[in-house]
Amino acid sequence: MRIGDYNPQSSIKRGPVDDIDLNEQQLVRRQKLAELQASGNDPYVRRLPWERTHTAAAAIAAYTDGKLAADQQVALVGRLMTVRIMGKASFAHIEDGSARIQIYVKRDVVGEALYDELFKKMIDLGDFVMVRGTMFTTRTGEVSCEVRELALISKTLNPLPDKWHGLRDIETRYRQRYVDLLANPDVRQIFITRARIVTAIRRYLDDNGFLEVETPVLQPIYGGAAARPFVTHHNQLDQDLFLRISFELYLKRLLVGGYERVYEIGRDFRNEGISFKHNPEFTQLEWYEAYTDYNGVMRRVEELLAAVAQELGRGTTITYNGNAIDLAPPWRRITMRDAIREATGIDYQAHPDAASLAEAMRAIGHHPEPGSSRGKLIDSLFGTHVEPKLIQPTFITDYPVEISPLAKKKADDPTTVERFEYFIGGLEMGNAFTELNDPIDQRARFVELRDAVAGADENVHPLDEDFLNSLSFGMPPTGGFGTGIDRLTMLFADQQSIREVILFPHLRTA
RNA sequence: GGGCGCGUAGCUCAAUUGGCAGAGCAGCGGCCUUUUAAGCCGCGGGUUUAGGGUUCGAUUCCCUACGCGCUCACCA
Repeated sequence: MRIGDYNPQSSIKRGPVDDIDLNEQQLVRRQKLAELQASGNDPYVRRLPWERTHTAAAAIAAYTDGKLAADQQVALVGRLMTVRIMGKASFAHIEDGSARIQIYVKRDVVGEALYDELFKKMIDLGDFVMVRGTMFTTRTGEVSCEVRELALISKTLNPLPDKWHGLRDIETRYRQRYVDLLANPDVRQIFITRARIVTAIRRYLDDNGFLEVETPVLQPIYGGAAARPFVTHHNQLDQDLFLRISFELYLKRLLVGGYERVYEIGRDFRNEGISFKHNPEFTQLEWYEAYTDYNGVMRRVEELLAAVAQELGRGTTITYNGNAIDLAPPWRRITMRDAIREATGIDYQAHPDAASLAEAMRAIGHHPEPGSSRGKLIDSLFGTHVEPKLIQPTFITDYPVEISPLAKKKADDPTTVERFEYFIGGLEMGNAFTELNDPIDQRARFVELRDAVAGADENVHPLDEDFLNSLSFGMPPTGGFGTGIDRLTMLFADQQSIREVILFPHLRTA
């Protein structure tokens, strides 16, 4: 059947074709595909017809820099993104991984067969093509390629989103991220930024003597954070396993083993609510450094973010959510007690029990969950009154011991631990301790936590006896740190939702 | 899980008080050899997320389901 015989209006009363409902535009493209194949042309070539000489960006640069001889041909590949057909000549843009470049196709030059039968009749927006031709500058000054030869190298069967507006529908953008990426260059840029952030982090840590390691994702006992886990099962061992919620307890074992500086970048899984800053799986960086404490970690965090900003070609000032943020060290350091006192007038040290603190909170119009522990109350006070205001980089230091079971207590205050979290743009970015390395205290803290949780009618979680055993072999004084790569990307890419910085964010099955 | 909002053509969006479901892009046919959101002429394309209800009549009002967003809760 010739394409000219095909009348899309007559045959599109939606019927299953290969079990797929096709719309008019999809049918037209399949018809073209069939005709190409019938005439002996492979719409999905195995090899390029010519050797690719340049990326689009390289061709433009080579021409602009005068590095191409007068009649020198370039061979380019790319996806056809726009077309302007003016009778016997056409302009179009093709896009490869480097850039978009205009091509100029003239019937006089490429011949009638290529121009009328292939280019005009068979090639659609979205198709991958290869062109060979010479570079020139148009009347309006755009560096372009005048095509001498042209080939279709991969056919696209679905129409592309609007060439001007791109793809906007949020649900479709996430469910079909490939369409989002091909239609929206700014989205592609976000994930380039993300990769560069990870590169900068690795470089910084590698340059500072840290060893990158990999620890188990499947863990028989989970720990290192308070989240609920995902559970899975090993068939042969007939054993339930948990997807890790943190790397902490395994990385510390490595400090016991004698590595002084280790880090891991990988996925954590937490079976909790989904929000603009929470995805069930997210990427975490944790590092542990022997012979330092949380003050040393703070200095490194300042250095690390400066290194990331530099890798991204930024100065120390970035914009997030409309706020100018100055990353230049030193960042503000303030204790949690002072930060809460500053924001609310409440000094929680003056309220040594939960009931008294809850009373003080109610006095300022805060309605805490009944039955909350003192640590939870402090956390709630902080989250409501302090956290949203922490736009400039800030270290909040010295947390209540009840909510920090893995951190070392302050020498002069057993109710408080050497811990900090850092905040930028109102987002909690990371968490660090002077690590608890006293195995007796560690066991006591675990037991306390277990009993508290058991009281809240949750499943009782066994102690990680092997971790405690490792501490009993001696862990050096250590400073440890964890930070979310996703949230760092949100910050540097100026994105307000974690889903915008995760390629395939979790959605309910449609 | 609770509350609020949204779901219209392949894409981006309209549709007045409940009264013929539209536009631009994309597609198809035609004209057009420096355009760039090309232009001009013509044509086709809809189970208005799904199911039910009210009504002479439902994209519009009501109920249910599904999905998404915001928010609250949860997340030491």
